[in-house]
Amino acid sequence: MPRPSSPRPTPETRDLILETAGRIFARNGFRATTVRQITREAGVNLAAVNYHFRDKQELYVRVLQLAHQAAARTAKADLVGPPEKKLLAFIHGFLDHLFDPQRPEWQGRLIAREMAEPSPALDRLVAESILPVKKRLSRIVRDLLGPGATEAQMRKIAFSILGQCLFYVHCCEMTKRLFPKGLDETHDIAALTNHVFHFSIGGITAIRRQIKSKAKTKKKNVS
Amino acid sequence: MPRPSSPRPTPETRDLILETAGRIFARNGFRATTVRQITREAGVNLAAVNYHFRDKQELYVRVLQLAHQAAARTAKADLVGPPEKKLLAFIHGFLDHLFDPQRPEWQGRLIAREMAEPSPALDRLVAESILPVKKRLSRIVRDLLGPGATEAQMRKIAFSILGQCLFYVHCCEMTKRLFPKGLDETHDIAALTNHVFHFSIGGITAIRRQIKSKAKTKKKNVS
DNA sequence: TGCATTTTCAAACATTTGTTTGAAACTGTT
DNA sequence: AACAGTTTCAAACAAATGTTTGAAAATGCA
Repeated sequence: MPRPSSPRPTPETRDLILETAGRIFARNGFRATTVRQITREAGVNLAAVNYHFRDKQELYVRVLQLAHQAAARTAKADLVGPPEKKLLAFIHGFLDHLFDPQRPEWQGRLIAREMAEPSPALDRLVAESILPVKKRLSRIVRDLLGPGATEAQMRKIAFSILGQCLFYVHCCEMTKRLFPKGLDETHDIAALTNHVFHFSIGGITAIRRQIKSKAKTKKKNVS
Repeated sequence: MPRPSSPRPTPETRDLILETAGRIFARNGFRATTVRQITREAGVNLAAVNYHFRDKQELYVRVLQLAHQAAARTAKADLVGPPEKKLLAFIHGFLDHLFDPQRPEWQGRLIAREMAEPSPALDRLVAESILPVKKRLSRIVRDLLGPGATEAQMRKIAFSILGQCLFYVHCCEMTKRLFPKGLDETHDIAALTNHVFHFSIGGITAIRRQIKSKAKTKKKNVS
């Protein structure tokens, strides 16, 4: 029995490993990250990973779980008021969580990477963490679009909104190279929120208008 | 001198390795892909990689280059006519290239992965392949927005458009898990193009209106 | 055919990797 | 102080990986 039964004995090195591993996993991916790299950077012994966690894979799952629950925590964002306000709150909360300088910066990147290079842990991540977010957004979009919209239309709109936000996570290495100078505005969450919100509201209104006109012509054809 | 000086001697296994490696690299990433895996799946000898290419890294660069030039080839899309039409053509060409079932399916994913897990090859990829695309889109957005827009505004709009398209590449593993059933519409390029176009046009008009109203209030304040 | 060049092949090599081990150091409790 | 439980540590191990090697096979050309 290697682990103590008391609630919190001395989880010093354990947390150290989690934090360090998360940072490196997010930067280099699972396979490219070596246990020696983690332990060296954390200043702990090589065997510590296998002692506190069963193996490297288990450590990775724990790190991902940590990022999940941190993500879920910030996703409350009381949703009251008109749907426009809800959308603004959603976008702000989403971007804020992705780029929150308070929370460890690697968590957003790690989840982004997990999507590009799916591991067995992705299934749980989707079910526990992403699905509720998707549901919240779907509800908002439905309220904004009105009853005439199809499921596929709503889905595409939700994807358009998420895609705009995630771009800054997925492609940050590319944008860094595209604009070698400064480009600090990518982390100006207020400005980003404002842009994505207005762009999306504009897009939604356009599509709502499209739906209405289509319904009208259909009615006209029927009559 | 291992390599022949004649233009195209017998590049049978060489091309076989390139194709197989591209597929596996796109699926598993650079580090997670082993030379043995490539050669086994390609049905060639283990040493073939080091013979035809210097080493694994060189093979990876060649594979990336192949994906680049295939990407660049499809990016001509004569841009004439009103800017709306140009935008439609751009979006269609972009999505079409990302999901072209004709071209090897791994090329889009490979470039997407390269952004999430940047390797030394990313710098060349950005300069040679991505920058021209970004310039074309910027020009279109500028024409659509009019003179009053700032550089930052144009950039964010371009990112919004690219983000919408790239979402389906970056997050396809997630969407697959979010919607276990069918969801074949994600590869219906015509429908996708139509959606992204209308959503973006709506977003752009909204922001253009925002710019105009801001300019008006500013003028009012000045006078 | 004869010969040089190019390509393939099996085997081995040097490193790196994740993991294990057993002893030492540390901690809290009696 | 004595002891059991917990944690750290250096060393080593087994497996996997990228690469090299030298000989054999294939190929192209006179």
